[in-house]
Amino acid sequence: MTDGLSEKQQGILQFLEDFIAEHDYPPSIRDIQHGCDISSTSVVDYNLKRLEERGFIRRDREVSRAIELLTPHGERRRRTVPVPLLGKIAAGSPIPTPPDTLTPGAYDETIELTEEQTGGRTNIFALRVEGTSMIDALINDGDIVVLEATHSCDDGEMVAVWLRDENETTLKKFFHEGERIRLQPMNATMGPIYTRAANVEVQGRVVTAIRSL
Amino acid sequence: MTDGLSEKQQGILQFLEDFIAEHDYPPSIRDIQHGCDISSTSVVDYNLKRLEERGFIRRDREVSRAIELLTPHGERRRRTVPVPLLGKIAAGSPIPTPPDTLTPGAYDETIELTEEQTGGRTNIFALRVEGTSMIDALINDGDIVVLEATHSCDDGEMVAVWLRDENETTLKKFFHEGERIRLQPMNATMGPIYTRAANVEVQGRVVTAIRSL
DNA sequence: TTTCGAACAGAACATATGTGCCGGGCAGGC
DNA sequence: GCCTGCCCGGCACATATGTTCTGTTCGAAA
Repeated sequence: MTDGLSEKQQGILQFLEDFIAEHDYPPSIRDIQHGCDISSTSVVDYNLKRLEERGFIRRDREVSRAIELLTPHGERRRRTVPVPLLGKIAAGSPIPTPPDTLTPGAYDETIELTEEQTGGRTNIFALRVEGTSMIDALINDGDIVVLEATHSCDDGEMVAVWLRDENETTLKKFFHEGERIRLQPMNATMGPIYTRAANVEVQGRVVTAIRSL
Repeated sequence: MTDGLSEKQQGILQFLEDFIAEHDYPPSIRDIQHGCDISSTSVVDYNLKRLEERGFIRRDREVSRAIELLTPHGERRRRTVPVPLLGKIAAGSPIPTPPDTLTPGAYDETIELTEEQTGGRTNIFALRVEGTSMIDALINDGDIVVLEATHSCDDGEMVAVWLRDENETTLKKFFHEGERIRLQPMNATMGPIYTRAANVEVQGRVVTAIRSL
């Protein structure tokens, strides 16, 4: 458990973690000093240098509070990006959701996702799935699907489409079939929807699914 | 799009976002000044006060670089927690994974998850699923499952169990049946495994599943 | 026109904060 | 003992950095 770190260094590391979790900005040398009951700033500086040598943190010299916590593998920790949760989407019996006007404040809930999960995309939103119409695509009632906002898609992609006439949004697999569009629920017990191309507007393509048990 | 914010204020907000993403610590007033081509620190201060009034940021007075970015709803943004990715788990034909020695450095990969996804739990690890033996539980080949390290579980829970005799770990639903344990794959085409209680050691309970498309 | 407040410029000021220097205790090797 | 390197205490110092004060500009309202 020691990792070759002194007790004091482990304490500092823990303090960094806690301080950043609480304040969202790094502590100053003197914050660490008092937080870890260390008697001198030079001792803190000394140990920070050791931690930096071993790749636990990264520091920018001459800059206040310029301490970055690194992961156990020396990579930078990532912040999260707020993703608007635009509402529920019940593919079984579709309910309306707002179109892709992604202006801040147009929604009333956000979830936090890592950049790993958004793939670095910025035009991202999330929906909570109601119902089991996508069950064969391994998406269940209560799951959260993350979508990339787009107006076009290829056949077979799982997309959120807005049906103009019905004024509702639904989650389906998308297929061009001549003049028509086939919207295929991923549930063997449910039949596809056929409609005019002019009636469907693609709102987003599913990129990630998350389920909490 | 204006949100009642001046162009300069939006610029500052964007700069904060970018600076923090790059450095992992907040900028100083003068960093903002130069980054946004603003002529005076007092102008930055003035606009930061406006942003704070409107709930876009939070500041600690008298402390350098003490600027927190808030979500569009005024909540604090969360950092991520590094979760060790202990390896692949192929429930179809189980492969060994290391036991629950969660000492840093005992694994060689981590993923970043939000506290929403870990539920605030700290004894957390992740596995990448290989194979389709959990397909009926909506967990597919390539999915990542997040587990809470535990040695006990209730009937019906989805757990990672280590089979001592076979020296392998597998992902199954867990059932006590008298003297024996039944480990049920979540795939209708696969039969359950029966074994002595002494042969199974529960390593973790699945709490979240994540799939990237 | 005058008034007034929002937004901005520029500079001085106070303090927050990282760094360097000097010295001391302490264990290990010769 | 004596030296050497590691770790720590204490403190001064330079500067990084937030705050504040005094004006200025500009546009809308009276």
